[in-house]
Amino acid sequence: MKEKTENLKITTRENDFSQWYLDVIREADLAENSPVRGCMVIKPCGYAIWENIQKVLDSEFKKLGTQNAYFPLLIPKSFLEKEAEHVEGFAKECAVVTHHRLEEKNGKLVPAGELEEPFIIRPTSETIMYDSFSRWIHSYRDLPLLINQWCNIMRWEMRPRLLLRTSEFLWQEGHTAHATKEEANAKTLEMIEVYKKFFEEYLAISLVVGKKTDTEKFPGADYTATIEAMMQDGKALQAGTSHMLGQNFSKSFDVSFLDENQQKQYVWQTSWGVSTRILGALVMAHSDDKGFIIPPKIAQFQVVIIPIWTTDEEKKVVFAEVEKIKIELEKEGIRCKADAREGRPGFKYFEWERKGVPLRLEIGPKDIQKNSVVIVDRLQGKKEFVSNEKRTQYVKVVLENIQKTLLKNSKKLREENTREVSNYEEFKETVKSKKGFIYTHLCKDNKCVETIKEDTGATARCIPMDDGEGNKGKCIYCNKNADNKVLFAVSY
RNA sequence: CGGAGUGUAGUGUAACGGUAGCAUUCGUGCUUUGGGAGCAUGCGAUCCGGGUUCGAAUCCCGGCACUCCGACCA
Repeated sequence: MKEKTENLKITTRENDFSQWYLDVIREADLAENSPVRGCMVIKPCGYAIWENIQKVLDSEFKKLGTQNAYFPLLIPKSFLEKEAEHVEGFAKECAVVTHHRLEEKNGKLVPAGELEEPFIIRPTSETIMYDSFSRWIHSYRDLPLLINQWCNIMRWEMRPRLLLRTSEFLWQEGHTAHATKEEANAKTLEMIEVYKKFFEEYLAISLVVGKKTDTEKFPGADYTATIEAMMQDGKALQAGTSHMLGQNFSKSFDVSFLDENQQKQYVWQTSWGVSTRILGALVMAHSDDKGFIIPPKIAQFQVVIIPIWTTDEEKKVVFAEVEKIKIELEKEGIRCKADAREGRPGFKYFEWERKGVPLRLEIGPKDIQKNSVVIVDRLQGKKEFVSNEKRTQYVKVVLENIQKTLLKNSKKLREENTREVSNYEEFKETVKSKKGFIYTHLCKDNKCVETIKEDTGATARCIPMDDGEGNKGKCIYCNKNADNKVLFAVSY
């Protein structure tokens, strides 16, 4: 016990966060490295969180009229080549399928049957989807087309990072086609807003919404809207994006329609997505030295019930009571787990704390005598004796409180660690000595961003939508006129 | 692909060139069970290939793997 706690303390958030959170992930049974380079294994209790995330997002999308569909994993190389900027952006990280069988040669299996045209394992599905869109869309009556796909994708990243940048990951990608620029523009912003609400309300992670600078935007997009979250070590994490694709792809893939005046028009498109990186964001946003803390709204189990007994007779009585409590809570829609395993209760307490279950309910012979239970919340860690009548109500209230407190803490962290600076010396000093976001003016010259990155390691995360866009001033680096204020941070 | 570093039981570690040890995990048995149990007992390792040496985990050469730093990124 001593050694394990020490282990977590040595690598605190301040000093060596990356190592620390890897420990927590392993401890929390969330995911681990797979034998395949840079890929991940998501264990059942981590996947359950992903399923809850899917459920909520999927219903939000459908409320807006989006339909789910599925497209092939393999993309013909020629498809990817059609949009110049797009192929350039992804060329360096493609897994390429060149053969279709294995043959035995000198006792070894070697690839055989070379394909005439290689396939790319999708790094994203714009091209293969829009090939279909061009055949689906003929008339202005077919618009808008709102399609979403849940799938896995593969990007052969140079440097994978567990949960945050794995070679293969699961995600959702929405693709829409519209008759007008205004409509597509509105959709881009609407979706980033959907993500923002979801992050705040369900994941309890506070965000900055903004637009990517030209150097950071999606290859093939007119602009990219992004949500940037701050992790506990002050680094930024791009948590989701929504791209205004303009007519770049529709012109390459001939996605066109006849308008009311019988004129041929190219559609205006958007695409937007969030991935299993969310799981990494959750771990890094909501963990403490005891392990993970899962926001109640997306937790697989919101309450874990620990029965305590010594003799067989006590076991019978206690288990009957556990069953009763479980039914009562589930009737109120609360997700419960009763840990009926043999073994010491203390061991179970630590285990479920590490895994981040928001509430623990203990019940033993003494509690049954007193008509009460012991309830401990994951944030405070304080034991409360709660009478049987108030039990369910208490659980509901505390779960809501935990959800709110997590968001409050996340917001506080972000606000307390966001600083405005007005000259470059101050900028450099701030990056070096303080963690967090830096907010300052920046001109459109790519050289400025790049030099700042080389000098300090901080990158331009986004132009915040609330007061960054059109906020004029002098560029922090070259002192020429700047149209926008930009958020800088060291990022994952 | 460039720069640096590290390879010892499942995990974490120790061993001036001289018996590969410790902790933990795991298996088994007994005793325990309201905050990570105790005792006994058992299984388990020097990345691969070559060289130097009476003798290599240790020194040298080559490979491989991993980690970190750059370029890339949801």
